[in-house]
Amino acid sequence: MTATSKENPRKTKQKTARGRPRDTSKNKAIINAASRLFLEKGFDGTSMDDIAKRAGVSKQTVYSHFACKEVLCSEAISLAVKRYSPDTALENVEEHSLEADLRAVCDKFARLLLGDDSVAMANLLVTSAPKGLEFAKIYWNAGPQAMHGKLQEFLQHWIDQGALSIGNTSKAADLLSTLLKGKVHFLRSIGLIDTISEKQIQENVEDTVKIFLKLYGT
Amino acid sequence: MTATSKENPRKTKQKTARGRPRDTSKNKAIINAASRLFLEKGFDGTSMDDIAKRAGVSKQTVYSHFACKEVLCSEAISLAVKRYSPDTALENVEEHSLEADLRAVCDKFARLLLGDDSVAMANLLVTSAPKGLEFAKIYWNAGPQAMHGKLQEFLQHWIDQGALSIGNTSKAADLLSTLLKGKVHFLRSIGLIDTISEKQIQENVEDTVKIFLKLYGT
DNA sequence: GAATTACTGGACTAATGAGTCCAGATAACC
DNA sequence: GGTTATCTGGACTCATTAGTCCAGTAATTC
Repeated sequence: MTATSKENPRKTKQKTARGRPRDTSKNKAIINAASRLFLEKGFDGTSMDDIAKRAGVSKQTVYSHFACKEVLCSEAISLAVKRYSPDTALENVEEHSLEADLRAVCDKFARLLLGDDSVAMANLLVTSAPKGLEFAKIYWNAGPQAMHGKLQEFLQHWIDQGALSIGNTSKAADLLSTLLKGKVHFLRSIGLIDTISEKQIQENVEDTVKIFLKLYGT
Repeated sequence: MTATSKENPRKTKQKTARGRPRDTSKNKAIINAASRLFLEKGFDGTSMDDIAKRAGVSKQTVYSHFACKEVLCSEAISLAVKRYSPDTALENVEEHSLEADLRAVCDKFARLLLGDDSVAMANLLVTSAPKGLEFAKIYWNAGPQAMHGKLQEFLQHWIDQGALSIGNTSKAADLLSTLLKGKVHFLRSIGLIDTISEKQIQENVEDTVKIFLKLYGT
């Protein structure tokens, strides 16, 4: 059973709603609790009772808002991804120089990629890979894919300025992500380190910028 | 409870073994079955009954050889890592030229890093990160750490030859691993692609060699 | 007030899975 | 043969958990 095969119950609202209306604040509380718990403990490690309790709501209410665990997880992932959308990533880049701007962008994305929630999300997806291809798609499109687009935009700008010489911008953007994640992302994933330090992030950014400019700078 | 806190039962053998001796072939069968199942279905997804059945052995026998699931998994991981130890990775590198040899080494390691079992192992470790810090250590030391050493050796050779100019060989070796894994390793991990094609591997190798030589070649 | 729908809390079902127990068989040692 | 320890297969306990059911109560429309 895939996450999409079961819809949110009573999704289609009648024109004139009869009876007591759904409490939207409870709906939010449930998704929020689910989002935190799934990221914290993974899909299997989180029980519906836990979620109900954390949301301060009865279990029946959870099932009244969400058909099953998979659907709830799916929505929780959507929420978490939205919280981390890189919409603002390129906004206050102030176009000083290629190197300064590249560093600013890398810094922003490194913090996104290496943040606790980001790693937790990756782990959640790995854990649920068998049962949740849908989960991964939601994440990939709203997260890394969106970020990839922003990076390409950024690179194109400096290519047009003649400061970068790149054959394949898509690949170059991928390279940036790969370099920023580096080795620490994986180490954190498997629990060999339990926090990615500020220093480590800065080091990754510096290395990435240096490598990237050496490869593609004009 | 950590994996090391419970020892293999009856580990210490008396000088004169009394009674029926343990069947070592069954022991191997159990570890083998466990190794395949844990990699295939993860820690939680694999039941002790499954393992017993696949090993063609009774459940009691499993518990007679291994104290608990964690211990068995730990041994299964050790075995799997041994199967993939990169001992032979540098053997038939024939010292033609830096580029040819680097390509050969990268090819070998790429196949190691991106192979089905390697990705499955990474996923297993991610899944069991909370309960099994020990698992990750076993893996890291015998796998990536060993590989890292080999890579450094290799690089040092060509530094000595004057063909490479590298400030920090450890970091350079890390970079090689990171580049070889690239984006596909993660994509495969979260189930967005279900096999890493031959073509994809070769592309990763080519890109890595090109980038690496541009960065460090003299 | 009547009908309708939502929320609660707790009991309930059904499945799964780790680990134990036991009776009988088997293989080694003395 | 007697002793000791392993192996088998199946029954068993115990805990967890997804999902359901229900009786009572709260909110909203008509």
